[in-house]
Parts: sequence; structure tokens; C-alpha cells
Amino acid sequence: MSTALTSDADLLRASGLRATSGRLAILSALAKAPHADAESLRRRLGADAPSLQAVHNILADLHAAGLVRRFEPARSAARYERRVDDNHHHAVCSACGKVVDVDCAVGAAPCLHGPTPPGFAVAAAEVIFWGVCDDCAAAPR
Amino acid sequence: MSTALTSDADLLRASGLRATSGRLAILSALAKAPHADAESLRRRLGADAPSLQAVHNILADLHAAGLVRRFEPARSAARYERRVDDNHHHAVCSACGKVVDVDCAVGAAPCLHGPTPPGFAVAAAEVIFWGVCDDCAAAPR
DNA sequence: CTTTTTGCAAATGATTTGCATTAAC
DNA sequence: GTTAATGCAAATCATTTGCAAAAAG
Repeated sequence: MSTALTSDADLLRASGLRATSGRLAILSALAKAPHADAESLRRRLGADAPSLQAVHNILADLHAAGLVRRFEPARSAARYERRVDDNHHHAVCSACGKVVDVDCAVGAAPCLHGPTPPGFAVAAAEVIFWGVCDDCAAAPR
Repeated sequence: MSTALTSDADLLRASGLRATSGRLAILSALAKAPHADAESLRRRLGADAPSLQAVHNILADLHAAGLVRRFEPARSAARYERRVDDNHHHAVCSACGKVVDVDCAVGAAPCLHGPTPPGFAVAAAEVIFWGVCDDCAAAPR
């Protein structure tokens, strides 16, 4: 069983990025905590976390390299996740900010198939569902 | 011809808000500059503009009263617009930030009809198309 | 007159920037 | 050994907050 999935270190190097401990730590934290923001990733890593500014640098690098996806729900810090290749969207709880993935059932990129905005070359469609999660619906406050 | 459309002053009072000059100014600026952010609204009003903080207050009040819609494209200040009742989405130029309205052709709220996220009571779906506008595609830089 | 708004100043939160130090390759 | 990354401190940007002064009803 030596055919392990490509390691994070290899992923980084394949993108021309050095495999630093900070980047590896962020990638693994992100695997366990999808939709996390910079600050909660840093907190999650405890003692051996990079500085918060480094976390921002790292996330920007990973995003530029296409290794992480980034999205910014209104009134929230930027969230990051490792699922980059598939077409999925997000549901955000307007009470607590929790995010869950929503896979698009209507085809590969349903929302791209609307009317093309005039004078625009559309590259991507982003869908955010806003609502209240069951936890927040159950618990007052 | 006395059957004018409801005046902004009446709209405000109907929502329980006082018809102040600042609010009227913002509403009329917003009618001419849809998708503007707080700062450009203030700049647009020149000398008789409310303070920037007041603009934020005003927009928050108008939004709470349902008189304006608010959305926040990633990496941009919050944008506001007066079209609130219809279901339309936005295309944002990732180069210059320009926004154009995109009316949904696929029905009232096509993206709501995907799979309902488990554990979520969805209240609204927000769609943002990302791309490059013709101006930016034409003009290098 | 009474209550809601505004102005102004200062605080906040997320992110970015500059530069010396350190770790990858 | 080079060059790319990080730590740390300070800067920036959009927005919020607190409180006294002004305006709306």
C-alpha cells in the first residue's frame, strides 16, 4: 500500500510552494475544519500555530495556487475550504454563521445557465443560501 | 396628475422612519447609482451629504425597514440598491468591481429549488456571478 | 417639547504591509 | 548559500459605538 494519496507536501511543491510546517499545519487543520476562518484555524493549531498574519499569507498563497477555495459570507470573515474541484455551494446560518455544503443537484453549474449578463464574461457562479440552522432554531438566543 | 408614485418621504414615514434630509438624499442618490457603497454615495452628494457614519446609519435603517437591499461581494464594501421586491441577482467584475443586475430567467428563485441543505431552514438564496466586464477585458491594466 | 437622528471622535475587526530573521531547498 | 516564508509591529479599510447637539414631528 505505498500508493498513498498525494501528500500535502507534494501538493504544495507541485504548485511551486515550499512545504513549510505552517502551510502543512493549515492544510491539515482545514481538512478537519472546513469553512474555518483564519482566526479559528490559528486557534485550532494551538502552540505550534503560525502567527495570525502568517495564516493570512498562507491562506492567500494556497488560494492563489488553487489549493483552497475562499468565500466571504456577508458580515463574516473569509472562510476557506479544501474542496476546490467540484461545484458545490454553501448554506450559511444567519444566526451563528455555521456553514454547510450544498451540492448542486441541478447539474454541474445550474446557476451559470441563466441569462448571461450583458457585457460580462462570466467565469463562475457563487450561490449562498441564507437561513437558520436547526440548532439556532431550537435554542433561543 | 396628482397620482404621483409614493414619495420617498412617505415611504420613510410608512416604515416608521422620520423623513430626514439625509435619508431623502441617500434614497435619491441610490436611485441614480444602484449598487453604490456608502463612501461613493456620500461622495456623490457632495457638500450636503451626511457624515460617512450617518450614511452607514441611514443605510442600516433603510435596510432594516426593507427599503433597500444590501449585498457584500467578496473583497468589496457593502453595496446597496433600491430594487427589493423582485428576485434578481448580480454579476460582479472581479477587475473593477462593477456590478450589473441579472434577472433570473429560470423562474422565481431557481437556486432555491436545489436540494434543501439538511438541518437548515432556508430563507433566501443569493447568487453572484463573477467575471470580467467588457470594459476591463478591453482595457489592459 | 420629546424622541429620533446626526456629527464627531474614538474603537473595533479583518486583513495587509514593511522589514529583519529564519527555514526550505 | 539563495530565495522564499515567517514573526512582529504598524498601517489600512469598512464599519460600529458612545455621547452631546440638532432636527423632526
